[in-house]
Amino acid sequence: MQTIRGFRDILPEKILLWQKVEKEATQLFTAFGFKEIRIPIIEKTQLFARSIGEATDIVEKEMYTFADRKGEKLTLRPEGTASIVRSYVQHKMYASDPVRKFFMIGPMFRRERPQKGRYRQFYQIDVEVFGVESAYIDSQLIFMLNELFARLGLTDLSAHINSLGCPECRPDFQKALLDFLNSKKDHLCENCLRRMNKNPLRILDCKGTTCKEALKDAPATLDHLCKGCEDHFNTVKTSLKEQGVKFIVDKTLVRGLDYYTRTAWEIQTTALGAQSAVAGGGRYDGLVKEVGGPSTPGIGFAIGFDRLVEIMEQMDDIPKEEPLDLFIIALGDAAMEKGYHWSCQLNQTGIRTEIDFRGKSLKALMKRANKFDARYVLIAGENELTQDAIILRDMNTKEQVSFSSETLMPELTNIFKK
RNA sequence: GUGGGUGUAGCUCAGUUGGCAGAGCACUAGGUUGUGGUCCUGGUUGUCGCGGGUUCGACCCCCGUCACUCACCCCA
Repeated sequence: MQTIRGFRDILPEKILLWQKVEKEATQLFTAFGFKEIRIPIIEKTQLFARSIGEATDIVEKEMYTFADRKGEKLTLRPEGTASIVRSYVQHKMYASDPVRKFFMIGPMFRRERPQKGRYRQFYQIDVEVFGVESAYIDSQLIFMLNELFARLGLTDLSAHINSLGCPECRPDFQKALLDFLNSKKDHLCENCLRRMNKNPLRILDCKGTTCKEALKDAPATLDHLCKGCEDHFNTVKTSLKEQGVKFIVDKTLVRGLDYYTRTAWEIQTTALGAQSAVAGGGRYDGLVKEVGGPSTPGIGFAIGFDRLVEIMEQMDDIPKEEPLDLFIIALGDAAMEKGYHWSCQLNQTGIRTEIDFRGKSLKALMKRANKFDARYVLIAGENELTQDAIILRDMNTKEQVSFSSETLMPELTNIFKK
C-alpha cells in the first residue's frame, strides 16, 4: 500500500523545518495583529465555483468534487480565501468589528499533475484582511510577507506586483481587450476562444506559444486604470519603496482566480524549476458581497508552505534536534524498575530523558546514548544498586560521579536546572 | 490533460549479449566477564515497483499498469 498520487507523508525527520516556519509565521503575524482561524477542509462546491470563478482552471478541472451520501455536491478546498470569506459572512464578523485580520495554516487540494513543489495535497499559510480599503494595507501585507521570508533566511526572491483594476475601470479595459482579441482571433487556441465570452482577462494568462505570441501587444489592465485604482496603486508603490521593499511592476501578472481586484502580487523564486511562485495574493473587494455579506473590501495572500520548506532544505540551515539531557542505562530487572520511575519523574519535570527497556548490553546502550547525543548517562546495574552509588557520566568530559538513590533525583534536577 | 526520464536492501546507488542478486551507509553481535563517538571481525535485510508475455531460463527483452521525476500546463 502506498499514498495516492500527489499525496505524501511528512515524516518526523523532516518536521523541524515545518515547525520552524509555523513558529516564525505565527509570531510575526500575531505581532501585526492577525488571529488564527481554523475552518473545515470541505465546503459546498458552489462556494468555490462562485468565488474562484466558473471559468478558472481550478474550478474547471482541478477540484476534488464528489457527491456525498445524500447527493450533496462537496469539494475539498482548493484554496483558503473562499472558506474564510464564507466563515466571515456566516458569523457576521463584520458586525462586531469593522476590521478583521486572520491567518490560517492547512492543507489544500488540487488535482494537477504532480511535480517538484506541486502536490495534490499541499499546504498553505493563508492571511486575510477584511474591511480595509486603504492601499497601506496592501503595502503592509507585502512588507510583512517580505519580513517573514527574511526571518527564515530566504534570499533570491523577487516581488512582482500589478493592478487588475476594479469594476469601474474594467469595462473600459475589457472593451479594449476584446477589440484586440477579436483582431487576433485566428491565432488563439480553442480554450482562449471559449474564454473570450466568459472571462477574457484569463486569456492573458494563456501560456500556449502561439497565443503568447499573438498576445504580445495585448492591452494591460495597468494602462486602463480609473483614477481611484491608479491612486491606489501609486500609494502601494510609494509606500513599499519607503519601507525599503523591493518589487517589480509586472503588467502581465494575472492571477488564476477571478475574485481579484486592484493589487495583485506574487513572490517568485528560481529555486524550484517551473514552480516559481512561493507566495501570491491580491485584493478582492467584491468577494464578500458575492458570498452574501455586505459590501466589504478584502485582501489576502497565501504562501506555498511545501515550496517554502523545499527552498529552505536547499539551504544548509536545517535545524537540528536538541541533544538529549539524560540517557538512563538500567542493567537487570531491579535496576530497570528503578530506572523506569526515574525516567517518568524526570520527564515530568521537563528534563528530556530516554531509557531503553529492551535489556541490551551496556556497550549497546552506550552506543544508543551516543546516537541520541546525550549530555549525561546514568548507569545503574547490580553493583550500583548494592553499593547504593548510581553513576552519572558526563558524555563530553567522560567524568563519572555517583549518587545514592536518595539524593539522585534532587541532584539531577539541580544539574539540569542550569 | 500532453511529452521525456527513472523505479534493485531501511537510505544512496552499482549490476549482467538474458545463466545462483551486489557495495557503501544504517542496523545487529563480538573484539578482556559492565563504558559511547574512531578502528577491526562477523551477521541480518530484497516479491529487483506491480501484472502479463517471449524464453530451457527474465532484474535484464516486449506489452500493460502504478508511483516518482522533469518539461508543457497551472499555481502556492
